[in-house]
Amino acid sequence: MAARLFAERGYHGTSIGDLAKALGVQKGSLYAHIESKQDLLYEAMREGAEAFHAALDAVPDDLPAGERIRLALRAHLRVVAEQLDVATVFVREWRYLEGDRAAEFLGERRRYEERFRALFRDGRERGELRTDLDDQAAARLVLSAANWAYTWLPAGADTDELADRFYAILADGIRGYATPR
Amino acid sequence: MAARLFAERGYHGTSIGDLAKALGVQKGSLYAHIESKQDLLYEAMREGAEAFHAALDAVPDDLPAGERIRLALRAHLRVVAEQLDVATVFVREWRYLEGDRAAEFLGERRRYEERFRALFRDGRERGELRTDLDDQAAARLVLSAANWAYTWLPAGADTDELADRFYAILADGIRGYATPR
DNA sequence: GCTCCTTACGAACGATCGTTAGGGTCTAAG
DNA sequence: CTTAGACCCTAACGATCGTTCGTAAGGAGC
Repeated sequence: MAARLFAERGYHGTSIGDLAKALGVQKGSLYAHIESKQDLLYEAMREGAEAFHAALDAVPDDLPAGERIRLALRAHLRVVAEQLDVATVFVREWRYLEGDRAAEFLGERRRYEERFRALFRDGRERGELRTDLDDQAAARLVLSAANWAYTWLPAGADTDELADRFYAILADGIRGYATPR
Repeated sequence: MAARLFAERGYHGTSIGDLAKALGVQKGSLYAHIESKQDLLYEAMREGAEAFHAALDAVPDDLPAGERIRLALRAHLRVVAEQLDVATVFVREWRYLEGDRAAEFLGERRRYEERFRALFRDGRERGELRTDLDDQAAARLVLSAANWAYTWLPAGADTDELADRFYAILADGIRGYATPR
């Protein structure tokens, strides 16, 4: 609930009064449920982290590397589209977390990126991907594209199809003379 | 000057008092130079737009499509690294522009994205890139990666090398059996 | 029936917000 | 010397911020 407003107007752009009004309640009443505004931001971040990790968990690990990457991309984009609010907080508003919670977020993000990178590394090591692949750069390329999607994703877009389009480009490159599928 | 603080703490997270202190001045004194806080955000956005467009202007148009894309990626990443403040405002803080200025930004971004997309479309139409290339998706993939870079770019990173790494992945794909270079 | 806990209210708190006003100091042109 | 304008000061403005307070209604468990 709070995540929606944070995503819309930003953390500092959303007042406790705004949140209370959205809930149909006086602003003082909110403090029966939270200790501070920061708590709401923290909860939204945690929700986002959980959603992204859960989506990645659902990718089977007995598939070829390419397929796993395609499915991971689908999973990530689906979270962005279906849980846009918490996803937005996770990718953009986390910066306003204070104290240990900011560090906790960074750890969470690092862990997620590492899981993503492993998809590429494993694929390379098993010989399913190019042997000279820069897996760090590849993971960042994909994750960046997926993270940025929320800025232009139209509501109700088919994210699976979009993920497949990205993957098609990524798999064979933009140059001609495509390798056989 | 203001862009730095906006990039660091966000627009709403930066007070006029903060800006004044950074300039070694009382906050009331700022209003001899600006009409409102919004003006500072607007100026930073305009600076960012100009920097990105100027960087793209410097890409020669008598090169093969692949080279132009590689250079455009270099140019974009260089702006992000060397003018991180205005670049950050352009990609993230623009949302707090009010009234016509928000619309003006959207037009500016659209124009920039269109210029980027044209690189891919032209390359495809001239037969220098895959004939089945989805130029819209490709442009978004590249621009997203470039835009997101500011979140993890280490200070003093070699952005040209990074751009080339991205391009290498993009050109030939991640799969094995690379096309001959 | 009594007590406890949750939830909510309305009012108020001190702090900080963006902005304005009035007055002062300096510099450069007339 | 005078004047105009640029620049900065201090002080204050009304508004809004996040948070706290005392109180009260309602339900659950004894």
